[in-house]
Amino acid sequence: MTDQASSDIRPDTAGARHSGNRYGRSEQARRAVLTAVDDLLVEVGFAALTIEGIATRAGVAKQTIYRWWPSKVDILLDALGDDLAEHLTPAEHGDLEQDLSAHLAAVAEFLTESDAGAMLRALTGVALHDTAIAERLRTEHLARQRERDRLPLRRAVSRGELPAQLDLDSAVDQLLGPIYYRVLVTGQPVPRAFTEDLVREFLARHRD
Amino acid sequence: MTDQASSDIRPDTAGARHSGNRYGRSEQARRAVLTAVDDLLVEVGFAALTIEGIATRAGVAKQTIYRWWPSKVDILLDALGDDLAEHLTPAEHGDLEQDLSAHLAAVAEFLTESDAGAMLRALTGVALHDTAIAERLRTEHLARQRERDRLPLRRAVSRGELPAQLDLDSAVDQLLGPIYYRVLVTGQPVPRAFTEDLVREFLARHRD
DNA sequence: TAGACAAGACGCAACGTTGCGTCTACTCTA
DNA sequence: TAGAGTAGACGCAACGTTGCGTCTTGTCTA
Repeated sequence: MTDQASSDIRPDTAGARHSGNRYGRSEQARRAVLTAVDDLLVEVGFAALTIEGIATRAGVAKQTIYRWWPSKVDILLDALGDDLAEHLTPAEHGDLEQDLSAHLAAVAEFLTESDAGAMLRALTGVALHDTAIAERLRTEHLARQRERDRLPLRRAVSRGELPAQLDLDSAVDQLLGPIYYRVLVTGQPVPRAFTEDLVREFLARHRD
Repeated sequence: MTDQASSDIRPDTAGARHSGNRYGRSEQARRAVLTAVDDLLVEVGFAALTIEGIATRAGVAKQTIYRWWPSKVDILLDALGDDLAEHLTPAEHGDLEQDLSAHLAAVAEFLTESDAGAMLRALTGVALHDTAIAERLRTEHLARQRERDRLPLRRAVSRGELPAQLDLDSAVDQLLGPIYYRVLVTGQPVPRAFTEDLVREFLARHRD
């Protein structure tokens, strides 16, 4: 068993470890696989994504993939990585309207434009076919994202900009639900005007 | 059941509606397949759903399936049939609040409880992996459903209960988006209180 | 301290399994 | 008799596993 796997932290760049290390897996191979998945998902789509294709693209043996990832979905979950936190951590402007406007626009753009958004959409699709995957997606990624989504509201409450008894859960659903709905179900675009509208109406009804 | 006369005409038990074939296909086999898909999807889930399994369960030869359905997804699209129209056609109470309350609750229950809802969730998952399927799902089912979703609002506008310049599209997204979001993404339950809340807040901000 | 050794990651290649979609052979029925 | 039905073999593709040989690197010992 690899003893450096005690946490998710992997040694990178620091040491010049290109390939096999007695106790560690090859960071190079790992990066190659995750990059390949990322690229291929956008290029060929999830339906045409195969482990063999990933291996070929990554220049890695299929067995190397199976050594470290139990399944294709695990690669995707891994590849999603910290992208959610990176793209979707709400900034703080000290003003609810600005915070929400920026965050909702970021969510919309992330979902519709970014590679990581494509990854999340694909994983959501898998989750709809497999409750175990759904559970993993939620615990490994979405739960923390939901906390981030709450953040601007929580801050506004503590600033007194929103009533203390506001149901943050419902509020998040009302703000983000329509965006996800468009992206995942209707396939309509999510222009800035749409998210602005959501923010404006939300504020009109909740702001003191 | 399905007797919508698209390009997909089949002989009904009584009538002699033939499109190209002199002799009609077996309605019994067709029903058996659609029922089998419906049952199996709930029993084993989409991930474990196979054509061979469907054929066995239906007591039908695999070839019979391939003769009439190009792919597994086509069976699902077919099996969804008119379930949307049947479950999700908004009733008319002459009062917007009642109409919306009933409709949103119906949508929530359909999505989370019914077999047809499981079918729609599964198809949504497939759609997230294949844009061609997404397009078909939308044109063959969702477009008409969206019209139905608009209906209560349209009626309220003509009654003068809502302003004429209301953007029906956004309104539908705001009302249904949070429900779909919960069902498809977060997996949270969608209790009556949740939908009532959506209706109440929607009315508070739009009613004259 | 050099060289042998051990541990294990890696690539290559072949394998058995599964499900798909096609095909043949035959039966049934209007 | 044509067309729809059943039964099931077939080839294909991808999956996931396995054996084998190579390479790298830490450790042990002469």
